[in-house]
Amino acid sequence: MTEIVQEDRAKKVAALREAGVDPYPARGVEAVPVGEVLMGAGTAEEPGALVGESVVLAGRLVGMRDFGKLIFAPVMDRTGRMQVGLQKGRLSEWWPQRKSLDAGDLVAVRGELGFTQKGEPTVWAEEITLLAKAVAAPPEKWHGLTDKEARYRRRYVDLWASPEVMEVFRQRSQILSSIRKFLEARGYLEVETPTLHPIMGGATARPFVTHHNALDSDLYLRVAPELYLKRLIVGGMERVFEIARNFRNEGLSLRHNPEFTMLELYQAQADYTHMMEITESMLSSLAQELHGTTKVEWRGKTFDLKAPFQRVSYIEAFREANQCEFDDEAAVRARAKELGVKDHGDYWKLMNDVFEETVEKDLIGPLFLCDYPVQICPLAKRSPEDPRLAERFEIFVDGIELGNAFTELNDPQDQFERFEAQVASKDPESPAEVDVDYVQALEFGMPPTGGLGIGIDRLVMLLTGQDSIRDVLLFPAMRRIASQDDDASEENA
RNA sequence: GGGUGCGUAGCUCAGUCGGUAGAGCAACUGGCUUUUAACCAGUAGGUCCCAGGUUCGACCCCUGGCGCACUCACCA
Repeated sequence: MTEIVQEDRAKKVAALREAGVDPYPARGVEAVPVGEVLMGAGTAEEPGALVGESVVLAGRLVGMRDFGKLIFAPVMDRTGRMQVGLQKGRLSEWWPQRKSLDAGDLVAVRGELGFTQKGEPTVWAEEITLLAKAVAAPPEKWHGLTDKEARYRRRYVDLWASPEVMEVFRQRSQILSSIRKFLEARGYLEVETPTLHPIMGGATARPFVTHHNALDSDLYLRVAPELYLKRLIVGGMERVFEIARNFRNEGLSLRHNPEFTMLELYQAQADYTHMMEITESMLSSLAQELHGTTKVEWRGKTFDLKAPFQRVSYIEAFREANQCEFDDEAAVRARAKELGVKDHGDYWKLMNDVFEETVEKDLIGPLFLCDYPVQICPLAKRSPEDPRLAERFEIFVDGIELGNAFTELNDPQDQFERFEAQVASKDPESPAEVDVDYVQALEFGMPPTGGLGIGIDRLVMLLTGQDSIRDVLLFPAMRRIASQDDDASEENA
Protein backbone atom coordinates (compact mmCIF):
# COMPACT_ATOMS: atom_id res chain seq x y z
CA MET A 1 0.00 0.00 0.00
CA THR A 2 1.21 3.49 -0.77
CA GLU A 3 1.04 6.74 1.12
CA ILE A 4 -2.04 8.00 -0.73
CA VAL A 5 -4.28 5.33 0.80
CA GLN A 6 -6.79 6.79 3.26
CA GLU A 7 -6.82 4.88 6.47
CA ASP A 8 -10.59 5.06 6.93
CA ARG A 9 -11.12 3.67 3.43
CA ALA A 10 -8.63 0.85 3.98
CA LYS A 11 -10.59 -0.05 7.10
CA LYS A 12 -13.79 -0.15 5.06
CA VAL A 13 -12.16 -2.61 2.66
CA ALA A 14 -11.29 -4.87 5.58
CA ALA A 15 -14.80 -4.55 7.03
CA LEU A 16 -16.39 -5.41 3.68
CA ARG A 17 -14.24 -8.54 3.39
CA GLU A 18 -15.21 -9.41 6.93
CA ALA A 19 -18.87 -9.11 5.94
CA GLY A 20 -18.32 -11.38 2.96
CA VAL A 21 -18.46 -8.60 0.36
CA ASP A 22 -15.68 -8.66 -2.24
CA PRO A 23 -14.51 -5.04 -2.63
CA TYR A 24 -12.88 -5.98 -5.96
CA PRO A 25 -15.18 -8.46 -7.71
CA ALA A 26 -13.82 -10.09 -10.85
CA ARG A 27 -16.77 -9.42 -13.13
CA GLY A 28 -18.15 -6.17 -14.43
CA VAL A 29 -21.81 -5.49 -15.04
CA GLU A 30 -23.62 -5.08 -18.32
CA ALA A 31 -24.98 -1.58 -18.00
CA VAL A 32 -26.73 0.99 -20.12
CA PRO A 33 -24.50 3.99 -20.92
CA VAL A 34 -25.52 6.98 -18.84
CA GLY A 35 -25.94 9.07 -21.99
CA GLU A 36 -28.51 6.61 -23.31
CA VAL A 37 -30.42 6.55 -20.03
CA LEU A 38 -30.56 10.35 -20.03
CA MET A 39 -31.82 10.30 -23.63
CA GLY A 40 -34.51 7.80 -22.64
CA ALA A 41 -35.50 9.89 -19.62
CA GLY A 42 -36.63 12.97 -21.47
CA THR A 43 -37.87 15.63 -19.07
CA ALA A 44 -40.28 15.54 -16.16
CA GLU A 45 -42.87 17.34 -18.35
CA GLU A 46 -42.30 15.04 -21.32
CA PRO A 47 -41.04 11.74 -19.96
CA GLY A 48 -39.12 9.52 -22.37
CA ALA A 49 -39.61 5.84 -23.15
CA LEU A 50 -37.34 4.56 -20.36
CA VAL A 51 -39.13 6.33 -17.51
CA GLY A 52 -40.62 3.80 -15.11
CA GLU A 53 -38.38 1.05 -16.52
CA SER A 54 -35.65 -0.71 -14.61
CA VAL A 55 -32.17 0.28 -15.81
CA VAL A 56 -28.63 -0.65 -14.81
CA LEU A 57 -25.84 1.92 -14.58
CA ALA A 58 -22.16 1.27 -13.97
CA GLY A 59 -19.66 3.98 -13.23
CA ARG A 60 -17.86 6.09 -10.71
CA LEU A 61 -19.71 7.53 -7.75
CA VAL A 62 -18.57 11.13 -7.80
CA GLY A 63 -20.40 12.50 -4.77
CA MET A 64 -22.73 11.68 -1.90
CA ARG A 65 -25.44 13.98 -0.57
CA ASP A 66 -26.79 12.25 2.51
CA PHE A 67 -30.23 13.17 3.91
CA GLY A 68 -30.45 10.44 6.50
CA LYS A 69 -32.90 8.08 4.85
CA LEU A 70 -32.12 9.31 1.33
CA ILE A 71 -28.80 9.78 -0.44
CA PHE A 72 -28.32 11.47 -3.78
CA ALA A 73 -25.19 10.32 -5.58
CA PRO A 74 -24.09 11.33 -9.07
CA VAL A 75 -22.67 8.43 -11.11
CA MET A 76 -20.39 9.04 -14.06
CA ASP A 77 -19.38 6.87 -16.99
CA ARG A 78 -17.70 7.71 -20.29
CA THR A 79 -20.96 8.97 -21.78
CA GLY A 80 -22.13 11.25 -19.03
CA ARG A 81 -23.18 11.79 -15.51
CA MET A 82 -26.52 11.33 -13.81
CA GLN A 83 -28.05 11.12 -10.39
CA VAL A 84 -28.82 7.98 -8.48
CA GLY A 85 -31.22 8.15 -5.53
CA LEU A 86 -30.55 5.71 -2.68
CA GLN A 87 -33.63 5.39 -0.47
CA LYS A 88 -33.85 3.42 2.75
CA GLY A 89 -37.28 2.14 1.72
CA ARG A 90 -36.06 0.55 -1.53
CA LEU A 91 -32.74 -0.73 -0.19
CA SER A 92 -33.65 -1.96 3.29
CA GLU A 93 -31.33 -4.98 3.23
CA TRP A 94 -28.30 -3.00 1.93
CA TRP A 95 -29.00 0.15 3.98
CA PRO A 96 -26.76 -0.67 6.99
CA GLN A 97 -23.82 -0.96 4.57
CA ARG A 98 -24.24 2.54 3.15
CA LYS A 99 -21.32 3.99 5.14
CA SER A 100 -18.94 1.66 3.35
CA LEU A 101 -19.48 3.65 0.15
CA ASP A 102 -17.38 6.71 -0.64
CA ALA A 103 -17.12 9.23 -3.41
CA GLY A 104 -14.73 7.80 -5.95
CA ASP A 105 -15.95 4.19 -5.66
CA LEU A 106 -16.94 2.26 -8.77
CA VAL A 107 -20.43 0.86 -8.52
CA ALA A 108 -23.29 -0.71 -10.46
CA VAL A 109 -26.82 0.41 -9.73
CA ARG A 110 -30.08 -1.20 -10.80
CA GLY A 111 -33.25 0.78 -10.29
CA GLU A 112 -36.26 2.50 -11.70
CA LEU A 113 -35.78 5.58 -13.84
CA GLY A 114 -37.78 8.54 -12.65
CA PHE A 115 -37.52 12.15 -11.58
CA THR A 116 -37.07 14.12 -8.40
CA GLN A 117 -39.33 16.92 -7.23
CA LYS A 118 -37.00 19.35 -8.99
CA GLY A 119 -37.32 17.40 -12.24
CA GLU A 120 -33.84 15.84 -12.20
CA PRO A 121 -33.73 12.45 -13.97
CA THR A 122 -32.82 9.95 -11.29
CA VAL A 123 -32.35 6.20 -11.03
CA TRP A 124 -34.09 5.13 -7.81
CA ALA A 125 -31.82 2.30 -6.75
CA GLU A 126 -33.15 -1.12 -5.88
CA GLU A 127 -29.76 -2.76 -5.87
CA ILE A 128 -26.28 -1.32 -5.58
CA THR A 129 -23.11 -3.33 -6.09
CA LEU A 130 -19.58 -2.27 -5.32
CA LEU A 131 -17.40 -2.94 -8.40
CA ALA A 132 -14.16 -1.54 -7.02
CA LYS A 133 -13.38 0.34 -3.84
CA ALA A 134 -11.36 3.56 -4.17
CA VAL A 135 -8.99 3.62 -1.21
CA ALA A 136 -7.47 6.91 -2.37
CA ALA A 137 -9.58 10.02 -1.95
CA PRO A 138 -10.81 11.84 -5.05
CA PRO A 139 -9.76 15.47 -5.56
CA GLU A 140 -11.68 18.36 -4.08
CA LYS A 141 -15.14 18.30 -5.63
CA TRP A 142 -15.45 21.91 -6.66
CA HIS A 143 -11.96 22.84 -7.88
CA GLY A 144 -10.92 19.38 -9.01
CA LEU A 145 -7.24 18.90 -9.74
CA THR A 146 -5.63 22.23 -10.55
CA ASP A 147 -1.97 21.56 -9.84
CA LYS A 148 -0.43 20.97 -13.26
CA GLU A 149 2.12 18.52 -12.00
CA ALA A 150 -0.57 16.41 -10.31
CA ARG A 151 -2.70 16.54 -13.44
CA TYR A 152 0.11 15.30 -15.68
CA ARG A 153 1.41 12.69 -13.28
CA ARG A 154 -2.06 11.44 -12.31
CA ARG A 155 -3.82 11.75 -15.62
CA TYR A 156 -6.00 8.84 -14.52
CA VAL A 157 -7.58 11.19 -11.99
CA ASP A 158 -7.51 14.31 -14.13
CA LEU A 159 -9.45 12.58 -16.91
CA TRP A 160 -12.53 11.94 -14.85
CA ALA A 161 -12.19 14.94 -12.55
CA SER A 162 -11.87 17.40 -15.46
CA PRO A 163 -14.42 16.85 -18.24
CA GLU A 164 -12.69 19.38 -20.49
CA VAL A 165 -9.51 17.28 -20.37
CA MET A 166 -11.44 14.16 -21.35
CA GLU A 167 -12.96 16.16 -24.20
CA VAL A 168 -9.54 17.15 -25.59
CA PHE A 169 -8.49 13.51 -25.75
CA ARG A 170 -11.81 12.46 -27.23
CA GLN A 171 -11.20 15.05 -29.94
CA ARG A 172 -7.66 13.83 -30.43
CA SER A 173 -9.01 10.35 -31.07
CA GLN A 174 -11.57 11.73 -33.49
CA ILE A 175 -8.90 13.67 -35.36
CA LEU A 176 -6.78 10.54 -35.80
CA SER A 177 -9.80 8.59 -36.95
CA SER A 178 -10.70 11.32 -39.46
CA ILE A 179 -7.15 11.41 -40.81
CA ARG A 180 -7.24 7.67 -41.42
CA LYS A 181 -10.60 7.88 -43.20
CA PHE A 182 -9.43 10.83 -45.26
CA LEU A 183 -6.29 9.06 -46.46
CA GLU A 184 -7.95 5.68 -46.96
CA ALA A 185 -10.53 7.41 -49.18
CA ARG A 186 -7.62 8.57 -51.32
CA GLY A 187 -6.25 5.07 -51.70
CA TYR A 188 -3.54 5.21 -49.03
CA LEU A 189 -2.38 2.18 -47.08
CA GLU A 190 -1.51 2.59 -43.41
CA VAL A 191 1.79 0.90 -42.66
CA GLU A 192 4.13 0.35 -39.73
CA THR A 193 7.87 0.66 -40.16
CA PRO A 194 10.68 0.05 -37.67
CA THR A 195 11.11 2.22 -34.61
CA LEU A 196 14.60 0.84 -33.96
CA HIS A 197 16.94 2.12 -36.65
CA PRO A 198 20.49 0.90 -37.24
CA ILE A 199 21.37 4.22 -38.90
CA MET A 200 19.76 7.51 -38.00
CA GLY A 201 18.12 9.43 -40.81
CA GLY A 202 15.06 11.16 -42.16
CA ALA A 203 15.53 14.30 -40.08
CA THR A 204 18.31 16.19 -38.37
CA ALA A 205 17.90 15.71 -34.64
CA ARG A 206 19.74 14.19 -31.71
CA PRO A 207 18.63 10.58 -31.33
CA PHE A 208 18.10 8.31 -28.35
CA VAL A 209 20.55 5.44 -28.52
CA THR A 210 19.80 1.95 -27.28
CA HIS A 211 21.46 -1.44 -27.55
CA HIS A 212 20.35 -4.77 -28.94
CA ASN A 213 21.96 -7.54 -26.88
CA ALA A 214 21.50 -10.49 -29.22
CA LEU A 215 22.85 -8.57 -32.21
CA ASP A 216 25.34 -6.73 -29.99
CA SER A 217 24.72 -3.51 -31.85
CA ASP A 218 23.62 0.00 -31.02
CA LEU A 219 20.29 1.10 -32.40
CA TYR A 220 18.65 4.50 -32.64
CA LEU A 221 15.05 5.20 -31.75
CA ARG A 222 13.71 6.74 -34.93
CA VAL A 223 13.71 10.49 -35.36
CA ALA A 224 11.49 10.07 -38.46
CA PRO A 225 10.03 7.17 -40.45
CA GLU A 226 10.81 8.85 -43.78
CA LEU A 227 13.47 6.61 -45.27
CA TYR A 228 11.51 3.42 -44.62
CA LEU A 229 8.30 4.84 -46.05
CA LYS A 230 10.09 5.83 -49.25
CA ARG A 231 11.49 2.31 -49.53
CA LEU A 232 7.83 1.24 -49.64
CA ILE A 233 7.25 3.60 -52.57
CA VAL A 234 10.14 1.84 -54.34
CA GLY A 235 8.35 -1.39 -53.41
CA GLY A 236 5.30 -0.29 -55.38
CA MET A 237 2.90 0.49 -52.54
CA GLU A 238 2.54 3.92 -54.21
CA ARG A 239 0.42 5.57 -51.48
CA VAL A 240 1.41 4.95 -47.89
CA PHE A 241 1.10 6.71 -44.57
CA GLU A 242 2.26 6.05 -41.05
CA ILE A 243 1.17 7.68 -37.82
CA ALA A 244 4.58 7.36 -36.27
CA ARG A 245 5.87 7.93 -32.78
CA ASN A 246 9.21 9.69 -33.17
CA PHE A 247 11.88 10.24 -30.55
CA ARG A 248 14.23 13.18 -30.35
CA ASN A 249 16.70 13.64 -27.54
CA GLU A 250 16.16 17.36 -27.15
CA GLY A 251 14.65 19.89 -24.82
CA LEU A 252 11.07 20.08 -23.61
CA SER A 253 8.90 23.10 -24.20
CA LEU A 254 5.33 24.14 -24.77
CA ARG A 255 5.73 22.71 -28.27
CA HIS A 256 8.26 19.89 -27.74
CA ASN A 257 8.08 16.49 -26.09
CA PRO A 258 10.86 13.90 -26.48
CA GLU A 259 8.40 11.48 -28.04
CA PHE A 260 5.81 12.88 -30.37
CA THR A 261 3.51 11.73 -33.11
CA MET A 262 4.05 12.52 -36.75
CA LEU A 263 1.86 11.72 -39.71
CA GLU A 264 4.03 10.99 -42.72
CA LEU A 265 2.59 10.17 -46.11
CA TYR A 266 4.10 9.50 -49.54
CA GLN A 267 2.40 9.38 -52.89
CA ALA A 268 3.90 8.20 -56.18
CA GLN A 269 3.31 10.28 -59.31
CA ALA A 270 2.93 13.34 -57.09
CA ASP A 271 5.03 16.33 -56.10
CA TYR A 272 4.93 19.01 -53.43
CA THR A 273 2.04 20.84 -55.08
CA HIS A 274 -0.10 17.74 -54.55
CA MET A 275 1.04 17.72 -50.94
CA MET A 276 -0.20 21.32 -50.59
CA GLU A 277 -3.58 20.27 -51.89
CA ILE A 278 -3.73 17.31 -49.47
CA THR A 279 -2.70 19.51 -46.56
CA GLU A 280 -5.28 22.19 -47.28
CA SER A 281 -7.99 19.69 -47.90
CA MET A 282 -7.18 17.58 -44.83
CA LEU A 283 -6.86 20.50 -42.38
CA SER A 284 -10.03 22.19 -43.55
CA SER A 285 -12.04 18.97 -43.42
CA LEU A 286 -10.69 18.10 -39.97
CA ALA A 287 -11.75 21.49 -38.63
CA GLN A 288 -15.09 21.20 -40.36
CA GLU A 289 -15.76 17.75 -38.90
CA LEU A 290 -14.69 18.74 -35.42
CA HIS A 291 -16.23 22.19 -35.12
CA GLY A 292 -18.60 22.56 -38.07
CA THR A 293 -16.50 25.43 -39.38
CA THR A 294 -13.01 25.92 -40.79
CA LYS A 295 -12.34 28.70 -38.27
CA VAL A 296 -10.40 27.72 -35.15
CA GLU A 297 -9.35 29.67 -32.07
CA TRP A 298 -5.78 29.20 -30.95
CA ARG A 299 -3.35 31.16 -28.81
CA GLY A 300 -5.75 34.08 -28.65
CA LYS A 301 -6.20 34.38 -32.41
CA THR A 302 -8.65 33.08 -34.98
CA PHE A 303 -7.36 31.09 -37.95
CA ASP A 304 -9.33 30.06 -40.99
CA LEU A 305 -8.19 26.70 -42.31
CA LYS A 306 -10.17 27.10 -45.51
CA ALA A 307 -8.29 26.27 -48.71
CA PRO A 308 -6.30 27.67 -50.37
CA PHE A 309 -3.60 28.68 -47.91
CA GLN A 310 -1.33 31.57 -48.69
CA ARG A 311 1.98 30.74 -50.46
CA VAL A 312 5.10 32.57 -49.33
CA SER A 313 8.45 32.20 -51.05
CA TYR A 314 11.33 31.44 -48.69
CA ILE A 315 13.89 33.44 -50.63
CA GLU A 316 11.57 36.38 -51.17
CA ALA A 317 10.65 36.48 -47.50
CA PHE A 318 14.35 36.30 -46.73
CA ARG A 319 15.12 39.19 -49.10
CA GLU A 320 12.32 41.33 -47.70
CA ALA A 321 13.30 40.83 -44.07
CA ASN A 322 17.05 41.11 -44.53
CA GLN A 323 17.53 43.33 -47.58
CA CYS A 324 19.93 40.83 -49.15
CA GLU A 325 19.91 37.63 -51.19
CA PHE A 326 19.97 34.34 -49.31
CA ASP A 327 23.04 33.19 -51.27
CA ASP A 328 25.00 36.43 -50.92
CA GLU A 329 27.32 34.96 -48.31
CA ALA A 330 29.15 38.15 -47.35
CA ALA A 331 25.93 40.09 -46.91
CA VAL A 332 24.21 37.31 -44.95
CA ARG A 333 27.21 36.90 -42.64
CA ALA A 334 27.18 40.62 -41.99
CA ARG A 335 23.47 40.47 -41.28
CA ALA A 336 23.99 37.54 -38.90
CA LYS A 337 26.57 39.54 -36.97
CA GLU A 338 24.19 42.48 -36.80
CA LEU A 339 21.44 40.22 -35.38
CA GLY A 340 23.75 38.43 -32.98
CA VAL A 341 23.05 35.07 -34.66
CA LYS A 342 25.78 32.63 -33.75
CA ASP A 343 27.86 31.01 -36.48
CA HIS A 344 28.22 27.25 -35.99
CA GLY A 345 30.50 26.95 -39.02
CA ASP A 346 28.11 25.95 -41.76
CA TYR A 347 27.00 28.83 -43.98
CA TRP A 348 23.64 27.35 -44.87
CA LYS A 349 22.77 26.69 -41.26
CA LEU A 350 23.72 30.27 -40.47
CA MET A 351 21.58 31.52 -43.36
CA ASN A 352 18.63 29.50 -42.06
CA ASP A 353 19.21 30.77 -38.51
CA VAL A 354 19.02 34.31 -39.87
CA PHE A 355 15.81 33.36 -41.62
CA GLU A 356 14.30 31.90 -38.48
CA GLU A 357 15.33 34.92 -36.45
CA THR A 358 13.86 37.45 -38.87
CA VAL A 359 10.91 35.76 -40.55
CA GLU A 360 9.61 32.64 -38.86
CA LYS A 361 7.70 34.02 -35.90
CA ASP A 362 5.83 36.41 -38.17
CA LEU A 363 4.43 33.59 -40.31
CA ILE A 364 0.91 33.81 -38.91
CA GLY A 365 -0.81 31.91 -41.67
CA PRO A 366 -2.02 29.35 -42.14
CA LEU A 367 0.47 29.49 -44.98
CA PHE A 368 2.91 27.44 -47.00
CA LEU A 369 6.49 28.62 -46.91
CA CYS A 370 7.84 27.40 -50.26
CA ASP A 371 11.04 26.61 -52.12
CA TYR A 372 13.94 26.35 -49.70
CA PRO A 373 17.63 26.63 -50.53
CA VAL A 374 18.64 23.11 -51.60
CA GLN A 375 21.49 22.92 -49.09
CA ILE A 376 19.10 22.72 -46.13
CA CYS A 377 16.95 20.00 -47.72
CA PRO A 378 19.01 16.80 -47.97
CA LEU A 379 16.03 14.65 -49.00
CA ALA A 380 14.20 17.02 -51.34
CA LYS A 381 14.39 17.29 -55.09
CA ARG A 382 15.96 20.27 -56.78
CA SER A 383 13.57 22.68 -58.44
CA PRO A 384 13.59 22.32 -62.24
CA GLU A 385 13.10 26.12 -62.51
CA ASP A 386 15.84 27.24 -60.14
CA PRO A 387 18.67 24.80 -59.32
CA ARG A 388 19.54 26.74 -56.15
CA LEU A 389 16.22 25.71 -54.63
CA ALA A 390 14.50 22.52 -53.55
CA GLU A 391 10.81 21.79 -53.94
CA ARG A 392 9.89 21.92 -50.30
CA PHE A 393 7.31 23.69 -48.17
CA GLU A 394 6.51 23.97 -44.50
CA ILE A 395 3.08 24.79 -43.08
CA PHE A 396 3.03 27.56 -40.52
CA VAL A 397 0.30 28.70 -38.18
CA ASP A 398 1.05 31.50 -35.73
CA GLY A 399 4.80 31.16 -36.28
CA ILE A 400 4.70 27.47 -35.42
CA GLU A 401 5.69 24.80 -37.90
CA LEU A 402 2.97 22.20 -38.29
CA GLY A 403 4.37 20.24 -41.17
CA ASN A 404 7.01 19.79 -43.81
CA ALA A 405 6.77 18.42 -47.34
CA PHE A 406 8.78 17.99 -50.48
CA THR A 407 9.03 16.57 -53.89
CA GLU A 408 11.16 13.62 -52.91
CA LEU A 409 14.70 13.25 -54.12
CA ASN A 410 14.84 10.03 -56.18
CA ASP A 411 18.18 10.42 -57.94
CA PRO A 412 20.44 7.88 -56.17
CA GLN A 413 23.65 9.64 -57.18
CA ASP A 414 22.45 13.02 -55.92
CA GLN A 415 21.14 11.38 -52.72
CA PHE A 416 24.46 9.61 -52.11
CA GLU A 417 26.38 12.85 -52.45
CA ARG A 418 24.07 14.70 -50.09
CA PHE A 419 24.38 11.91 -47.51
CA GLU A 420 28.15 12.10 -47.82
CA ALA A 421 28.02 15.83 -47.22
CA GLN A 422 25.95 15.23 -44.07
CA VAL A 423 28.40 12.63 -42.79
CA ALA A 424 31.32 14.96 -43.50
CA SER A 425 29.66 17.73 -41.43
CA LYS A 426 30.27 15.69 -38.20
CA ASP A 427 27.14 17.31 -36.86
CA PRO A 428 25.79 15.27 -33.90
CA GLU A 429 22.34 15.70 -35.40
CA SER A 430 23.40 14.13 -38.69
CA PRO A 431 24.03 10.46 -39.42
CA ALA A 432 27.52 9.11 -38.80
CA GLU A 433 27.41 6.95 -41.91
CA VAL A 434 25.72 6.91 -45.29
CA ASP A 435 22.53 4.84 -45.39
CA VAL A 436 23.77 2.70 -48.26
CA ASP A 437 20.69 0.49 -48.26
CA TYR A 438 18.48 3.50 -48.81
CA VAL A 439 20.60 4.65 -51.74
CA GLN A 440 20.40 1.13 -53.14
CA ALA A 441 16.62 1.27 -52.87
CA LEU A 442 16.68 4.41 -55.02
CA GLU A 443 19.00 2.61 -57.46
CA PHE A 444 16.16 0.18 -58.12
CA GLY A 445 14.06 3.19 -59.11
CA MET A 446 11.66 5.34 -57.08
CA PRO A 447 8.91 7.03 -59.10
CA PRO A 448 8.46 10.79 -58.85
CA THR A 449 6.98 11.14 -55.37
CA GLY A 450 5.54 13.75 -53.07
CA GLY A 451 5.90 13.39 -49.31
CA LEU A 452 4.38 15.18 -46.35
CA GLY A 453 4.90 15.14 -42.59
CA ILE A 454 2.50 16.75 -40.13
CA GLY A 455 3.12 17.07 -36.41
CA ILE A 456 -0.01 15.49 -34.99
CA ASP A 457 0.41 16.85 -31.48
CA ARG A 458 0.68 20.41 -32.75
CA LEU A 459 -2.21 19.84 -35.13
CA VAL A 460 -4.31 18.62 -32.20
CA MET A 461 -3.22 21.71 -30.23
CA LEU A 462 -4.44 23.92 -33.07
CA LEU A 463 -7.73 22.09 -33.51
CA THR A 464 -8.54 21.81 -29.79
CA GLY A 465 -7.27 25.26 -28.77
CA GLN A 466 -4.55 24.04 -26.42
CA ASP A 467 -1.42 26.14 -25.86
CA SER A 468 0.78 23.38 -24.47
CA ILE A 469 1.76 20.10 -26.11
CA ARG A 470 1.45 18.56 -22.65
CA ASP A 471 -2.26 19.18 -22.73
CA VAL A 472 -2.68 17.05 -25.85
CA LEU A 473 -0.45 14.20 -24.61
CA LEU A 474 -2.05 11.80 -22.16
CA PHE A 475 1.23 11.20 -20.38
CA PRO A 476 3.67 14.00 -21.17
CA ALA A 477 7.34 13.47 -20.37
CA MET A 478 8.08 14.25 -16.73
CA ARG A 479 11.16 14.00 -14.62
CA ARG A 480 11.13 10.93 -12.39
CA ILE A 481 10.29 11.75 -8.84
CA ALA A 482 12.84 10.88 -6.16
CA SER A 483 10.92 8.01 -4.56
CA GLN A 484 10.73 6.27 -7.95
CA ASP A 485 14.48 6.60 -8.33
CA ASP A 486 14.90 4.92 -4.96
CA ASP A 487 12.61 2.07 -5.98
CA ALA A 488 14.57 1.59 -9.18
CA SER A 489 17.94 1.48 -7.45
CA GLU A 490 16.59 -1.10 -5.03
CA GLU A 491 15.36 -3.25 -7.91
CA ASN A 492 18.70 -3.01 -9.61
CA ALA A 493 20.66 -3.82 -6.48
C1' G B 1 21.60 24.51 -19.22
C1' G B 2 20.26 30.18 -17.81
C1' G B 3 16.37 33.49 -15.68
C1' U B 4 11.66 34.29 -12.90
C1' G B 5 7.90 32.35 -9.74
C1' C B 6 5.84 28.62 -6.73
C1' G B 7 6.05 24.23 -3.00
C1' U B 8 1.58 24.85 4.02
C1' A B 9 -3.92 19.02 6.01
C1' G B 10 -6.06 13.82 1.15
C1' C B 11 -7.83 18.25 -2.32
C1' U B 12 -8.36 23.87 -3.07
C1' C B 13 -6.05 27.72 -0.61
C1' A B 14 -5.18 31.52 3.60
C1' G B 15 -1.31 32.94 7.08
C1' U B 16 2.69 34.81 10.50
C1' C B 17 7.55 42.52 11.40
C1' G B 18 10.81 35.39 13.37
C1' G B 19 7.42 33.15 19.15
C1' U B 20 5.75 25.35 16.70
C1' A B 21 -0.45 27.02 11.88
C1' G B 22 -6.03 28.14 9.84
C1' A B 23 -10.62 27.94 6.40
C1' G B 24 -13.64 25.32 2.80
C1' C B 25 -14.17 20.55 0.64
C1' A B 26 -13.04 15.29 1.65
C1' A B 27 -12.92 11.92 6.28
C1' C B 28 -15.13 10.50 11.21
C1' U B 29 -19.62 11.00 14.96
C1' G B 30 -24.72 12.68 15.39
C1' G B 31 -29.35 14.82 12.92
C1' C B 32 -32.35 15.21 8.50
C1' U B 33 -36.57 11.25 2.44
C1' U B 34 -36.01 15.55 -2.90
C1' U B 35 -30.56 17.61 -2.95
C1' U B 36 -27.63 19.71 -7.21
C1' A B 37 -20.60 22.44 -4.32
C1' A B 38 -27.22 20.01 0.09
C1' C B 39 -27.56 21.73 5.15
C1' C B 40 -26.79 21.87 10.78
C1' A B 41 -23.74 20.45 15.21
C1' G B 42 -19.30 18.21 16.79
C1' U B 43 -14.37 15.36 16.13
C1' A B 44 -9.93 14.19 14.06
C1' G B 45 -6.20 15.27 10.61
C1' G B 46 0.37 18.86 9.59
C1' U B 47 8.48 16.41 8.99
C1' C B 48 4.59 24.17 6.68
C1' C B 49 9.33 20.15 -0.14
C1' C B 50 14.47 18.41 1.75
C1' A B 51 19.36 19.49 4.06
C1' G B 52 22.48 22.83 6.35
C1' G B 53 23.15 27.85 8.52
C1' U B 54 21.85 32.44 11.42
C1' U B 55 18.94 32.99 16.03
C1' C B 56 17.17 32.09 22.87
C1' G B 57 13.61 30.53 19.11
C1' A B 58 12.80 29.31 11.81
C1' C B 59 6.93 27.59 8.28
C1' C B 60 8.90 32.74 7.84
C1' C B 61 15.60 35.10 7.09
C1' C B 62 20.32 33.01 4.46
C1' U B 63 22.88 29.02 1.52
C1' G B 64 22.55 24.55 -1.14
C1' G B 65 19.43 20.80 -3.18
C1' C B 66 14.75 18.51 -5.18
C1' G B 67 10.14 19.11 -7.84
C1' C B 68 6.75 21.92 -10.85
C1' A B 69 5.20 26.11 -13.89
C1' C B 70 6.54 30.05 -17.06
C1' U B 71 10.50 31.88 -20.05
C1' C B 72 15.22 31.98 -22.97
C1' A B 73 18.63 28.87 -25.59
C1' C B 74 18.53 23.96 -29.02
C1' C B 75 14.83 21.42 -31.74
C1' A B 76 9.35 19.77 -34.63
